[in-house]
Amino acid sequence: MGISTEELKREFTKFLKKKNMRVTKSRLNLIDLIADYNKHFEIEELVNWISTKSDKKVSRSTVYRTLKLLEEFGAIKEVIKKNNKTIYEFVVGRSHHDHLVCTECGKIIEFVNEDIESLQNEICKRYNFKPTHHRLEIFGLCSECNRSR
Amino acid sequence: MGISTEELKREFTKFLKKKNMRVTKSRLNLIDLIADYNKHFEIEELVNWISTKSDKKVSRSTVYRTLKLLEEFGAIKEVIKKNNKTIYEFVVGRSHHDHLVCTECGKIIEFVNEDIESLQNEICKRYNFKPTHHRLEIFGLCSECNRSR
DNA sequence: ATGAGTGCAAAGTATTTGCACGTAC
DNA sequence: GTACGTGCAAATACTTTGCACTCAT
Repeated sequence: MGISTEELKREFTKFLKKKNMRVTKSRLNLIDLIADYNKHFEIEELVNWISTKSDKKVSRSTVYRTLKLLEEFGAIKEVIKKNNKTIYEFVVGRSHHDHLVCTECGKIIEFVNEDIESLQNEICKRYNFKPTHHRLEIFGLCSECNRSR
Repeated sequence: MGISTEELKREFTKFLKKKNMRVTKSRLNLIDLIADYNKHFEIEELVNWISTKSDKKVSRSTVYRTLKLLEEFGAIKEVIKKNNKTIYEFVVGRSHHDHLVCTECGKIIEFVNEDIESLQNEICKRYNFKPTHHRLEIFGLCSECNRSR
């Protein structure tokens, strides 16, 4: 299923070269760091975690700048917007899915539904709209939080 | 279809009383202001627009505070998150719909699709998840912007 | 060697909050 | 009269940017 981090770095290197951008340590390190981190992450959380690591430090500005590149490259995706925070997800080698977000405990549940995907495509065709990406967030209470109410 | 602004204010008054909150001029004025404004709005945009009006002024802080109440009440909804900005929509009396968002010109196209809604409900049942609201944003190029590429 | 990338601190945005004053009840 | 709500300005949170230095090419 998923490709290895090393393969991913090689692909990202190609991507950077194609754009005439430099293949720097920070850029490649960030891939390792994100791969080591949780699947879903908030930027500040990631920045703080990185600052505790002794090797592979990447500064806040470079994290912000490189995340944009990684999003364009397709390795990560903005999946949830909650309380003015962005939650990204490492998406490489994973098929598209959407999210249930518990507003009580913050739990994120992923789900795949091909029917929703194809309905979206139909709608885009109807409006002659050329989709680049989408985000479906269903907010509510997960089973545990609902039970303890 | 839609209910009148006056009816809405009466309902909001009930809502406030039920919460033991005061029915103030600012709170009711904001309803008039939002009803007069575009269906979709960004907060800062609304605040600036309000500041140009001679009657019915509402301060930035009160706008922010009251929008939360109106969202809880169900008159408005956060429908789009783009570039760290929140786009709200006046939803009273309108049936649920989702959005196509042009990343080039900012145009917002609304669409209704019952099938997507019911698929979402199925998914929630499967995960024993109790949904409160959801947001489906499809980003891409509208027909005009796509043509001029 | 040279210009793109980095890290830092400062500046920008969007949003929240503390507090003195006003107002609904 | 007594909180609660408002408006202001200050604070906070997230993100971007200017600039001097570093490093990939």
